[in-house]
Amino acid sequence: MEEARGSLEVLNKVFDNMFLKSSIFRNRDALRHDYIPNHLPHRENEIKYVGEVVAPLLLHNKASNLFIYGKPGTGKTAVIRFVFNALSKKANELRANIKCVLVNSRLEGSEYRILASISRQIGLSIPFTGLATAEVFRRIVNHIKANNLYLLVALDEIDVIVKKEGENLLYELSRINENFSSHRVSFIGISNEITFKQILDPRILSTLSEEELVFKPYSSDELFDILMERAREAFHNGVCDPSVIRYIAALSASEHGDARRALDLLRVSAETAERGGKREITVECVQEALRKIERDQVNEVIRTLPIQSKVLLISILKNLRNPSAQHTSGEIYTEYRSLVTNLGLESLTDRRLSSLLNELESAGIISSKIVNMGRYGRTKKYSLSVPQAHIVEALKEGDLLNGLLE
DNA sequence: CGTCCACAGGAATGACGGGCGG
DNA sequence: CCGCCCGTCATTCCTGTGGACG
Repeated sequence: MEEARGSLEVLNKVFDNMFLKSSIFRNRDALRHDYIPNHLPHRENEIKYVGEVVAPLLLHNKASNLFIYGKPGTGKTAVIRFVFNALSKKANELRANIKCVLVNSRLEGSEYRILASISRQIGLSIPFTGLATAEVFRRIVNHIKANNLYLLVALDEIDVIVKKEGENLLYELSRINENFSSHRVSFIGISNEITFKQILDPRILSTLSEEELVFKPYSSDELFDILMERAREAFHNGVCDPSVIRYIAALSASEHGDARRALDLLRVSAETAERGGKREITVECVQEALRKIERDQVNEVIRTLPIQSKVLLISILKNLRNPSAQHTSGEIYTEYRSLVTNLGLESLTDRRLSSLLNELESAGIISSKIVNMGRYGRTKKYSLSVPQAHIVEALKEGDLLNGLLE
């Protein structure tokens, strides 16, 4: 009882703290990546270009389809969000019947779910399973007809879904206007890979890519401007010295030029300072934040891994600790099998393990390279791409796998 | 110069949860 | 309610392959 009251007091204090003024943050949301600032530094030209492409929609005329290329964190999605916001607002004023829809193909994961997401955003609810993809497509067409809609659809990270499931969806979408007597649907395709153009059917490319726009990575100076602008909104005066922003900008530019990750780093640095009871963000906060971001990423990925993948990951760790091992697929499969029977779990096939290894690799936990040993076959060799201690720590967290790592 | 290893990875298959029309 | 169709995920089957060895 005594203890319970103590816990309650602690909890109440945590809740009360939410209402206290932070000594660091003025507006925490300004650093989230779905936050749309009213100014996007160094993307004025891109915004203007996209604006010019979509503007005819306001008169219910045909807008050219647009394809956008650029590395992660170069502002592609931010620019689209920005333009969509403004376009929707203007469309309301003008009583134009325009709907703007943004779908992340990678997050949706399949053609069906992409279509379902588009449906939902135009106010048409679709069951999450059970229907044929073609049926969802048909319902969207009917909904557009019935409500006399004009649609602007942005397909983010479209390269991912095409690689996974082929060009079927893009082909169908590129012909969707044949269902209407006038032009109703325009597209903006967004791809992280410039080379995407080369794998796409030229017929699809020519309809979907009437206009083209490439986003270059931000330089250190540009990142500085972006961070400064957001910092002004996010922090109280004097909390964040420009020299610290300069440091984050330089670090991010040399590593990836990714504005989203730079903003994350700034936010986590600020949180670090706040937790440490400091009144301003220091370079040490940034360095600690760097470590924390990596740790958290690894932790999050591993924590949510299915049990079989965790066992597989332990097999890899064990194999890597064995000094005489070659770290090949075969060795890891063998290690896995002995481990999995000990645990009383069902053993997966090598083929399945190979897929799981690929998933671990694309999650950034491990990396592999194909190795030819001639007479002795052809395999992959694996290594960790994050510190081993982070993985061990994440695996141990409240799990039944304790003790397996000797 | 052909063989053959040790796998990779594409394609087919099965199991399952779910919607639809009748 | 039934029989049918669908997408999704895990599994199985099977073909393909770069290059050291003999």
